[in-house]
Amino acid sequence: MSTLEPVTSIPQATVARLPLYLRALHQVAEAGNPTVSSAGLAAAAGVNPAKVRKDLSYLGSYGMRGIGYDVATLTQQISASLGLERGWGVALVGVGRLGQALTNYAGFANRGFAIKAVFDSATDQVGTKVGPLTVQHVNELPQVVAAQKIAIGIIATPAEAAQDVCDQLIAAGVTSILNFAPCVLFVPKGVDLRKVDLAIELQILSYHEHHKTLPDRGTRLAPRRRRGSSVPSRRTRAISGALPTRTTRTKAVDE
Amino acid sequence: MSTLEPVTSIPQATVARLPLYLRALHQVAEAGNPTVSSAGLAAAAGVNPAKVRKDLSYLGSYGMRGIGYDVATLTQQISASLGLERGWGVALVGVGRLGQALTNYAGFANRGFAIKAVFDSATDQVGTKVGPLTVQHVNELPQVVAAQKIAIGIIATPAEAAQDVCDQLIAAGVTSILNFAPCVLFVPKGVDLRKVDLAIELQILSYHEHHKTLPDRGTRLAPRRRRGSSVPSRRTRAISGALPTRTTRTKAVDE
DNA sequence: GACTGTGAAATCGTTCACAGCC
DNA sequence: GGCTGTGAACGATTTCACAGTC
Repeated sequence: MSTLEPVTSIPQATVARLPLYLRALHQVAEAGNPTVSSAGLAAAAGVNPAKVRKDLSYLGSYGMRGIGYDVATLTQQISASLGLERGWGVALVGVGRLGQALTNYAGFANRGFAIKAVFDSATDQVGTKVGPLTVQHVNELPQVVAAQKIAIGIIATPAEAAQDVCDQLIAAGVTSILNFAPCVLFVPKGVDLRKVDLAIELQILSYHEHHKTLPDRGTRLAPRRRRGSSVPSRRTRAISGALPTRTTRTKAVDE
Repeated sequence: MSTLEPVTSIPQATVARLPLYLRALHQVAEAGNPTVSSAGLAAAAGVNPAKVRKDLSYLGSYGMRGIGYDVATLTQQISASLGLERGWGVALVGVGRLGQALTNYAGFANRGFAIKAVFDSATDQVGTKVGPLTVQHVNELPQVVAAQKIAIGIIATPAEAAQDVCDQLIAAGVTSILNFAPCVLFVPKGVDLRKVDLAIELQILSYHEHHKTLPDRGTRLAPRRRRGSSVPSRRTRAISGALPTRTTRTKAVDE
């Protein structure tokens, strides 16, 4: 494993961007470049170069002044930091349409996540196949999670069932959960929870769209002043402000 | 320094939480309560009460001291702020498994989003049905978007196709885009872009999971110190913290 | 007494700007 | 000259704490 890493705790915001850099690095690697500058990575990841440098410096990074970063080294450093090289087993509960789509999502597998088992509580679902996996009843969770050493669970059930399923996952030994059900879940300390709410994203878009066509009244968009620095492009950022991102995607053109 | 800006706008972080409150309010309403306190809402939304109050104060909201917020009024205030009551038409491109799941996702419809048309470029998909909708060829985008006054697009294609589709959506007149493809997209000014990357969320969990099993070292995550008020507890919220955020892009570079 | 609204403080995150290395 | 690493400035967000209202 990675030996002497300066584990001075990486800021959350940076952690959330590491997967982005990883994706960008794959792109760069495919283009055949052995090294990449912070500006190059920034362009590929859609962030600003200073941020890239600061983020990478938290990893105790290996950039070379005058040159940039070695693509292979950096890729492996970030992977190590994220804990991706050890390959995680994942259990998914709820094989509705979303659950099925997630089970077959290629982006998981090629980042080191293997969906090892899928569950549902509907007896008419149990026994059917989703991809190569046979749907099992949620009651089987404890055995399967233990047997396969699964640490991560994905909840893709309706909101009503989610807390129950969540509790069962935790009881079975899962310690990280990704929730797609549109509800708040409570978990004990030591369990990590993240959520993706599809409708929330649309509502945020709605806000901006609404205020785009409403130039005045009530809450208005403040005109933004962009500083000089970069941005020679013809396409530029949307809306305004800075750019971090909390919930999002991965993967690039690799494979 | 900035000039004199009419900063009456709601902070991004707050906008991102409004949908959460909306969801919480529906829960509260269902429980039959006519009013709710900031603490009650906070518990239902999984955030802290002070944040709720601050957020709601940006709406110029009408809470009642000693009482709390009127559920119906607040619901309608937030909906109005988000622009939800006007009902948005949405076009979705890419009817793979994810696209199909999204098309049928109930959470959209009951927040005022109607998927009006679905598109794909695969000719063997065109003409098939997804729910009540017939898949159309992407070439039809301009006509359909114009005819149905669609302002929001969802991209659920593979990464390779996403920028192209994005450009076509914009050319057709769409001004807000939600991207599920695992890649960075560039959009012109005035177009709002948000993204959801399923695998990125898993990688963030991986980071925490990884560092959970490697505790040691003095420099650990500071155990968060809660002062007073908080959620019921025993179960506390996990990592969580903030939510999704902005989306942006700069620079156009490689293709 | 219960609860909101909000300045002010604390914290977190981003960007600048420049010294130092290749 | 090109580029990283990072202190320091800045900006945004969260939280505190309390005055004010019902």
